Amino acid sequence: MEVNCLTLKDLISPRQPRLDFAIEDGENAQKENIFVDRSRMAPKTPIKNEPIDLSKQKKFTPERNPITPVKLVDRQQVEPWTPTANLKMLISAASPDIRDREKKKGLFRPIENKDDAFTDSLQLDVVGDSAVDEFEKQRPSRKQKSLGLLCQKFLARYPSYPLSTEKTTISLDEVAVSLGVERRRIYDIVNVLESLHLVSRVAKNQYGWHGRHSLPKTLRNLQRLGEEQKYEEQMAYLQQKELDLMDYKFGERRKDGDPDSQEQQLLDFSEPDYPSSSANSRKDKSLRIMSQKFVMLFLVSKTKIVTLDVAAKILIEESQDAPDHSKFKTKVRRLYDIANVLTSLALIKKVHVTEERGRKPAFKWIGPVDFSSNDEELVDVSASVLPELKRETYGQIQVCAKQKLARHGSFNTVQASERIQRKVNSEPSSPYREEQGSGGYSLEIGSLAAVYRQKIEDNSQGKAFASKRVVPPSSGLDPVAPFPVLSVDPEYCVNPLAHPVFSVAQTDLQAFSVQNGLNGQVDVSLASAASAVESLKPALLAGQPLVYVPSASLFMLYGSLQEGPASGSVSERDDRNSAAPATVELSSAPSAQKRLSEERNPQEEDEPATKRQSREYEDGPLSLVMPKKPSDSTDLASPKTMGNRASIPLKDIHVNGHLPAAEEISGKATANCSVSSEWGNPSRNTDAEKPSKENESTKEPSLLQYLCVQSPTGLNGFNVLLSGSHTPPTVGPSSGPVNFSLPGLGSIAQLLVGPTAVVNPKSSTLPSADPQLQGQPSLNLSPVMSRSHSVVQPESPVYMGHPVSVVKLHQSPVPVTPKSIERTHRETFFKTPGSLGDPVLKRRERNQSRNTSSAQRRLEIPSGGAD
DNA sequence: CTCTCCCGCCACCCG
DNA sequence: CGGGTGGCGGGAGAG
Repeated sequence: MEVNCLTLKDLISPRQPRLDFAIEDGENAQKENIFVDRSRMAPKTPIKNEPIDLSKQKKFTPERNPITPVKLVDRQQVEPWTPTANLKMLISAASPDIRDREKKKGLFRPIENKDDAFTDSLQLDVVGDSAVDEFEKQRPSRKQKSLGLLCQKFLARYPSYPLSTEKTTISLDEVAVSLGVERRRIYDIVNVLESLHLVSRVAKNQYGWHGRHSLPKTLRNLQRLGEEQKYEEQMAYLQQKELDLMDYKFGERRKDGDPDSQEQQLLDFSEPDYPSSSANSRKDKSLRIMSQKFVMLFLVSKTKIVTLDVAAKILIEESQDAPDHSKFKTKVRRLYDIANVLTSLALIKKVHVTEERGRKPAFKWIGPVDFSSNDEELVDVSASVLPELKRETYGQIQVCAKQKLARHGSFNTVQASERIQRKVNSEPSSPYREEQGSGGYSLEIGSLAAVYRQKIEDNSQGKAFASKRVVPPSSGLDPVAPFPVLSVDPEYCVNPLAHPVFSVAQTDLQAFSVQNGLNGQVDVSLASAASAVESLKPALLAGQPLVYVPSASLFMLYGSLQEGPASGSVSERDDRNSAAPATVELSSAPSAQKRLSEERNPQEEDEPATKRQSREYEDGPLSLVMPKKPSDSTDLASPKTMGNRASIPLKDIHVNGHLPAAEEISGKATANCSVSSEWGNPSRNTDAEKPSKENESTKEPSLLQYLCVQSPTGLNGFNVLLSGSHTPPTVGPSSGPVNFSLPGLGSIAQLLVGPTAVVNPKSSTLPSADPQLQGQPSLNLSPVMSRSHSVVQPESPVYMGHPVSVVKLHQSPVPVTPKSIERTHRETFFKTPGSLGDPVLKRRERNQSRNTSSAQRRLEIPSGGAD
C-alpha cells in the first residue's frame, strides 16, 4: 500500500526518482537534533512526510481515509523554510486559533493515527504511486519525533515574551494531546524549561508559562553559580586530563565545593509568577538540576563549548551518588534530552569537537552571553588584550584581529603546553576544531534582545516591566525577542579593522552616544535602552511597519567575537562508559539534588552587578580567548584555578588557528548594514544547524551580509533582514539601509533603515549572496560592529518594495555589548510551527483525541496581538 | 560500529 | 491508594 501512496512524487517531483529523495534525506538529516525538513524535496511531494512513517510500519488503509488533501498543507507546515511557511508559522504563533488549526492538521495527523495518516497517504497515492519508499522515508522518523522538535512545537505555542499581565497556563494534558505525544515527553521538556524558569509549576497538571523575560537573569545567576562551583576549572581539568591522559595522571582536581549551597540556589525562580508550588519537592528532579548545571558549564566556559563527556562526568561526580561510570551512559542520554530542549530554545547548538582521537559530541552555547549585563566584561576583555583600544567600540574587533594574528602568527601567548602543540601539529588539519559550527558566525539577536530586555527589566524589574514595556500587541514583539542570528564572516576578522567596519556605525553611531560604547559600558543607558525599546514598540504596535533596530548592539555584539568556539574542548574521550572512574573525583559534588531553589534569589538584577564577575571572566564572556597566561597549560594537573583556565584557552587558540576562519568573527565591519525584510528567502532558516559552511565565512569582500531577523513565534512575524555588505575597501562605508518587514502584521512592511545615506542597492539583494546566510533565518550580521549605536537612520531611504516605513530610532544609545554574538541557528523558533511537520505524533497517544486547542488558546497573545 | 535518544516501565511521592 | 511525576536504561534508528 505504501507504495501506492507515494507515487506522487514521481509526478510531482520531476527531479528524480526516489533515490534522490533518499539521498536528500540523508543529507538533510543531520543529526537528530537538527531540524530537518524534508520539505525541501518536497515541493512536490507532499506526501512524504508524515504519513509515511506509519505507512511503512503499518499499512495504510487508504480506504479508510477520507481523502484529505491536507497533506499539502501539512507539507508546508513541515517546511518552514519557505517564506510562506514562515509567515504561516509566525502567524500561527500569533494566533492561537491558527495555531490550533495548524497543529491539528499538521502536527497531529501524522502519526499514529494511521488512519489519519493514511488519508494523507491516499492522496499521495493518487498522485503518484510509485515511490512508496520515499514515503517511508518521510515517515516520521526518529527525528521527527525527537524531543527537540517536540520542544519547538511546544514553544511555538507560547510567546517568548508574554506580557506580564497575561499568565499563560500550560496544561500538560492538553499539550500532550495537542502535540500528540505522551505526557512523559512533556515532562522532559517542561523540566528543562523549568530549570531556566521559563515555566514554573503551578499545580498538578499545570505549569505557568513565563517566557523568556527572566532568562537573562536566570542565566546570570547560573553563571554565577557556575563560577562559584568552579565548573570552569572542573571542565578544564577534565579536558586537560584528556589531553594529558597519557602524559599525566591527573592530579587532583579539586573542586571545591560547597556544593550544596550552590545548588540550592539552582532553580530558584526568581520571579515566579506562580508560587512554585512544588518546586522542591521530589527528588529534585535531577533533570532540572542537570539542566541547570549543564547550562552553567556553558556559561562558565570560555569557549562556550561543552562536550558531553565532560559534562556527564562532571554531573556524575557531583551527584551524590557515587559516581559510577555505569551512569555515564545514562547521564549522556539525559544530556541529550536537555540539549534538545536547549537547542530548541536556541541557546545551544550541536557541534563536534574534533580531537586527535576523534570527534566528540559537544554543544556550543549560542545564547546570550552578556546577560550578565556587565559591559565591563567586554571592556575587560578588550582591555586586557588591547588596552588602548578598549574604549573604542571597535576595539573588540581589533581584538579579533589580533587574535587572529596570533593564531596565524605567533602564539606566543599561547605557550601552550608543548603537548598541546604537538597535538596540533600532529594534526595539521585541524586538531581540535569545531566542526559544525564553522559556518559563519552568527549572532543571535536574541542575545541582544536579551540584553535590552534585561535592562528594561532592571529598570522596572521583572515582570512588571513587561507590562510596562510596550509590547506590541502582537505578542511579542519585543524587540528583544528572539532575534535572528547574525553571521559573521570569519574573514573579516582578518581584516578586522578595515575601515569598513565602522562605517555604519560611524555616522550614525556617532550621533548616538557612542561613548557608551566606547567605554564599553553597556549599561550606559539601560534606561535609554529601554526607552529605545519602547520607542520601537509603537512602531510595532502599529502593526505596520516596525522598525526595530537592535542595531548598535548587534553590531557590537557581532563584533564581539565568536571565536571562541573553536577550541573546543577537547578532552577526554574516554569513553563514554568507562570514563567515569577515571574521572576525577571532583569534590564538587555538591549535592545536586537539592534544588533548593529558593525562590528568591538574589536577583540582583537591579544592579548590574557588573562587577561581580566581570573580572573573572575576562575572557569568559567573550569567547575571546586570549591566552593571557599561557600558563602552563601543561600542567594540567592542577586544574584548579586560574592556571587551568589559561591552559584551556590556549588550547582553544590553537585550535582556532586551525580552524577555519569561520569562527571568528572578525570584525569585518561592514559598512552597510542593510536590513531588508525578506520574507522569502532567508527566513527559512531552516534549521539552524545547517551546516554552515565555511563558505559563508569566507566571504569575499563584496559580500553583503544581511541580517535577517525573524520573528520568533512570539512576535508576530517580524522579520528583519539586515544585510550589510561588507565591502572591502572599495565600498564605502556606507551603512546600509535596513528593512524590516513584519509579515505577521498585516501587511508586510518593510523598513529600511539606512544609517547613513549610503545605501547599497545591493543590499536588498544581498541576502542571496550567501547561501548560507540566506538559509539562516536569523539575521546575519555582518561584521559589523561598529560602535554602532543606532543603526537606524531616519533618513535612510527605504527602498524596498513593500511599504516601508522608516522609523528612526531615537537615538537611544544602545549599549552594545559585543560579546554575545554568536551565530545561532535559532531558527527553531521560527520554524516551529512548521516543524511539526510531522511530528509524528506519537503513536499511541493515549486516547487523546487530538484536541488541540486549549492550550493554545491560553496563550493568549497579548492583547491584540495576534490576531 | 557508534551516536542519539525514543519509549515506556515502574518507582516515587503527593494529595 | 490512585494518579501525577519523572528516573532510568533497553533497545533501535540514524549515521
